[in-house]
Amino acid sequence: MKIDPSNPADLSAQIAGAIRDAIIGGDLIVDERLPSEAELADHFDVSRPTVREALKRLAAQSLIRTQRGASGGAFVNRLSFENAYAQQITTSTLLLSMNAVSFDTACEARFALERACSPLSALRRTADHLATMRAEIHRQQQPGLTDEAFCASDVAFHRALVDGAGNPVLSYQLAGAVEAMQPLMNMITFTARSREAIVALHTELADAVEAGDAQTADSVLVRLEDYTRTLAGDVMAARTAKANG
Amino acid sequence: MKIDPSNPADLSAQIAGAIRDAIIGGDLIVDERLPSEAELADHFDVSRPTVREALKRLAAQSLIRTQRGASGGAFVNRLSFENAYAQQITTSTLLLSMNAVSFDTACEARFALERACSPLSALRRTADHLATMRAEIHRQQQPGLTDEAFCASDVAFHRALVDGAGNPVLSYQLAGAVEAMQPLMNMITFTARSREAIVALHTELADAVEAGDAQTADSVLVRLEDYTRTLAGDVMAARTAKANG
DNA sequence: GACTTTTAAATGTCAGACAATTAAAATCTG
DNA sequence: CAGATTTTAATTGTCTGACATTTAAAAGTC
Repeated sequence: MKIDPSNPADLSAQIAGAIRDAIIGGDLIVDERLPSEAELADHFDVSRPTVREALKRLAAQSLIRTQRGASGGAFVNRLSFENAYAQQITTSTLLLSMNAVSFDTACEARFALERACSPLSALRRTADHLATMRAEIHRQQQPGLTDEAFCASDVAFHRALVDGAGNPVLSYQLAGAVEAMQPLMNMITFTARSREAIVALHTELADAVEAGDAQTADSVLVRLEDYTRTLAGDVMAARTAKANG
Repeated sequence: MKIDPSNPADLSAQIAGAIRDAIIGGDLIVDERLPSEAELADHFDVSRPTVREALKRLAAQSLIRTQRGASGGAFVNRLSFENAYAQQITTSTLLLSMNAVSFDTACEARFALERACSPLSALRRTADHLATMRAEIHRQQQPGLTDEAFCASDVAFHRALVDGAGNPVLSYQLAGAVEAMQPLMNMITFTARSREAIVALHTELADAVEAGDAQTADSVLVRLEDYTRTLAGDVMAARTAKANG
């Protein structure tokens, strides 16, 4: 674990990189304790604040955790799926909000990924997943629901569908795509009529998944994607008309 | 932008969280300059080292960048797809290496996601994507190639297939899944015979994509997944036999 | 032997200082 | 006055030393 002392720029970044490489490379294993800040400072020949900045960088990526007190220190973190979800969602959300990704592009990606899960979900979903889907459909039919709440329920519904595939790696990948879409979806105003149409498609989808009918589930997702894009298109057209008129 | 002074634990984490929320919430826009470290220290009523630790946390997530000198400071970063790729790959790799994800689970996820891309790639791939795929197939046929180099070429081939879909959001999501598989794939020893089989499937896949034949491409991916899992299964069986014998 | 107290190690935070960098302002020069 | 040069000031990067806080282990006590 070494740094380049000739490059005096960004010492803390170099140190963080060195430790990160050691973790990824397996030289530091899960739950292993790193040397104390003072020892690291000595090893890298820098001051303790510099070491601390490096450690905070790693902590921000959930690579390490710290404990105070005697026999405390920095420990290599087991990156849990839960942590990874959170990071993935943050990154995906920022990526979409900062890069002028078109609604169509994001929508296409989301449904393409979801269609990758649905056949597996039709095979493996548990009663729990199905119950969640039904419960969310029920919620979506409540009259007083705000657009935001409707969207949130939509996310929960699709999340249950994805989790039904029983593959944590898929769930992890999809969490970002589905959740990151929510801010974009929130721009859409859902009329009573469009909510009805979406609920009908959701019901059809849940029925197909319950029956283990992967092909029907897939076709419903295609229709849902089409409908979502139509809705978004209408919103954009209305805005343009407003701006010009 | 406020923190809870009554909670004396993890001041730098609280400050980082407050700034992060401001960025995600749109209160700080891309390329906007944050207050100087001294001003932030004053605002949050903490010392400059504490502020610096908070800023390094944000820098680790590529949320900000810093510039030295007059009119320097910390600026909100535009999260580029390139940055996001890198983070996604790091996270996915660690997730797989630290969580005892079975080869089958990872493999299933990878091919499910890839199959989500291939129909789009068959429609939209450019000549460049196709050329990359052909070039990698050619490389995979070279006799002296190490297993690692063969795997790397495999990743490049599939990366070109995914990029061919022309959807940066999909590429971003898939980069993690495909690249994170590489350490697992590197456990497999490729015989001349198995390489031949894989190259044949890759060729078939490239042909299908060139012809715009999404259905064939999909069926090839299914066969490739089956074959990959068979190869991995053989490796596992051989190891078990060795351990018991 | 069980409980309490002390101790030491470690992280968390602070204050003040200096170095390095950089853009802008001030100055010089033709 | 225009352009080049020097100075200046602002800002991040780093260091030193100190103290506060937390916590587990060691020492002491009944």
